[in-house]
Amino acid sequence: MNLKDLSDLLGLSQTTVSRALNGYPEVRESTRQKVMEAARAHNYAPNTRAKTLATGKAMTIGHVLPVSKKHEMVNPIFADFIAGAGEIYSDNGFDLLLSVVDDDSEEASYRKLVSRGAVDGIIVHGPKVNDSRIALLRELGVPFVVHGRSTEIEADYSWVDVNNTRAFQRVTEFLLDLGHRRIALLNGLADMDFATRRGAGYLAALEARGVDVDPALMFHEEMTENFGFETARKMLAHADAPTAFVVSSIIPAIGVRRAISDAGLEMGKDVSVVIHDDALSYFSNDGDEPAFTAVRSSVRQAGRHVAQALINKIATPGAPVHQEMLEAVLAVGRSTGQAPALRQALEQKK
Amino acid sequence: MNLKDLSDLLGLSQTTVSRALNGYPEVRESTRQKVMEAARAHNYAPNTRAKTLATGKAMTIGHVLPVSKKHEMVNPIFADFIAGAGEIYSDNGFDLLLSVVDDDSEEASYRKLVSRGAVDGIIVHGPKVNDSRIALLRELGVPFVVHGRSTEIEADYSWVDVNNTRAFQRVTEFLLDLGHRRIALLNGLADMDFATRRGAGYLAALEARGVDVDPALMFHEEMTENFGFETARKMLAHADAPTAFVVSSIIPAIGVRRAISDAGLEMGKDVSVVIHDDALSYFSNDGDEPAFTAVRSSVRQAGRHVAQALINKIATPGAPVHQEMLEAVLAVGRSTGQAPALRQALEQKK
DNA sequence: CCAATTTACCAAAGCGCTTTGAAAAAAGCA
DNA sequence: TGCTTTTTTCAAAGCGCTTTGGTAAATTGG
Repeated sequence: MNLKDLSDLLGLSQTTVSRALNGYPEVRESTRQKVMEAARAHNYAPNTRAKTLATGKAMTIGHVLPVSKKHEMVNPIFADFIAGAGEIYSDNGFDLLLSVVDDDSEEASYRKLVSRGAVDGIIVHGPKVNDSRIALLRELGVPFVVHGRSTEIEADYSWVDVNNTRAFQRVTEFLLDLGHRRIALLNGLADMDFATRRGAGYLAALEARGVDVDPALMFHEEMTENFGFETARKMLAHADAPTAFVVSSIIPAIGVRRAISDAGLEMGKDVSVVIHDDALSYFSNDGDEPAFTAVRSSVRQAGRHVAQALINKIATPGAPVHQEMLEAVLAVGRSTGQAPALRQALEQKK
Repeated sequence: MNLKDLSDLLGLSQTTVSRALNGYPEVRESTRQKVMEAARAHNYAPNTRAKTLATGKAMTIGHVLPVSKKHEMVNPIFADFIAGAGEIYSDNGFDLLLSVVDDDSEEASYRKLVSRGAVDGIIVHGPKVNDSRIALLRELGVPFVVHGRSTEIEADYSWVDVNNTRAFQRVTEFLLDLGHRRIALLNGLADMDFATRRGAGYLAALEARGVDVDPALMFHEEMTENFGFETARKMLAHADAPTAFVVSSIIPAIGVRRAISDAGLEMGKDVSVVIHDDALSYFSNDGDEPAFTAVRSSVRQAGRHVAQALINKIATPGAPVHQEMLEAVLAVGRSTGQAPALRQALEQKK
């Protein structure tokens, strides 16, 4: 069933039927009713490809999911982010085009997406420090919004980010207040922008309190459960083991918890752990007493904001850039406690 | 830059340029070279919407991600599956259209996807027992492949599934061999087809050994970490606690491990755990000695197979249905050991 | 050397929609 | 009633591509 069939059936021109369906005023209300009903009855929906060709709008947002064939890692926050963004797209009649590309051909993929006219806008995931994609997308002249930011990029561009620096400064301070001095940082890959900012927050907190920074306590890797486990296992075997861990995601933190428990120690007592919690739907870390003390910021919510920002940008091309900082909430859970040394000192006082 | 611009620039007709680009034989090789080069130099790529309109093929596969606004749960295997499928799409020039819909309007969403002509084929995720989508998609006449199967559906349709029944029978037998008799099952939601089959495998193993089935040991819920934790916590507090857990995914299993450890018990010694492992990229449970004993089947690999099957189906409409059973590999890890009662008996013998 | 092929290219139609510009029908007004 | 204005409808062009049905140029063969 296409427009011609439907209009023939109704004895109307394609013009009138199209207008009736699209809510134009120059069509009698009774005619519109008839058209709408016939469309529903025959399950008519305008052909997307024809419609977008005619209007020049793709009504589609592009997401590029870089997947390395080497380490096979898929960003675990991706699904939740997409779920949030997708809600907004559905509400606004946009489709979501997902491009899975090998990470070394990511740039070519953006280029093609645009030159093919497949999308009206693009969302940039996982920006790196000095990310080349920002310049590329500006050059291509396609609307885009970055989930996160890119340090060292001077140009104005739209982004929605969580205040990573502040969040990590806060959790580190929280640990310092509990008497911890040897605090390990399990961070994301060093070239990721968020990791840089989180590292900066961690360092800022230590420096503000005059605590020496030990580079041997800072780790940058892909945030798998195994990274958390192996790193914590090695650290805890050390004579000079850290008493606390700051972990960039709940996933490696689960590995850290496993290592702590394997070492016969108790999390929240012998060793403290704080995390950044993206509020992944299948790892709820909330309630009265969350398992992990965390700075929490819902990635699904971020998805909604980023999507809405991009849709607005597409609707009003001249608008100023959208830059939005989300603050993470610090929620204290069962994974943190006074540093053992501090506790011993306090107990001796009694 | 569109086809007209490019052909004007080359002094050729649109026909010739189009043919040169699409590899048709009726164009001189030297001409083709010139055209290819000019296309590359000017970054020309044919407009997707015009091309698909002209050819009548959308070159797009639809995926529907149902997201409930109630429980906010996003299927964690989705990202890995998509990564696998996306590789195949990229290799074959297909786009991936992802539709995020509220779960009560999922059917309408499929209808619209097809009547809009937005996709050439659809992949069905998470089939339920007697899933109505299969009849719907047949009625709509759109090629589709199901990731999983749907019990009670008689009709022939294409699917790629893992042998869930066999896998769960094997792990249950494995536990029985270790002397376990009270074995809890933490399964997915009861209406999910895979959960039914896994439950059947579990029951078959118990019945084959004449072990009584205790319905109080069987749980059906969404597979969150918290489900695993809470269920195991309650169970382990019981006088008649199970000595082993069969868990449908690594995510609730992590919760089970947490509960075991909180109860001051040791996994693999006091309590055994076996899981179904989808080989999620950020939870590697492999190596010489995986954390969990598991029946493993890569969901990313499944994504590849499903995608390839659908592409083949689209290419050759008359072809018979594709039905492919993947077998899960049983890999023994550190989470299982002899049942405490059995161990005690053996120790007394010494 | 000329007719019959083959090769290399082109003009125009068509994919299914939106939208412009025009016309017919209805309504308003004197 | 006859003329103007408003309302309602329509025919046709155009979005950027592919593809059909050609024609002119080059090649072949007798």
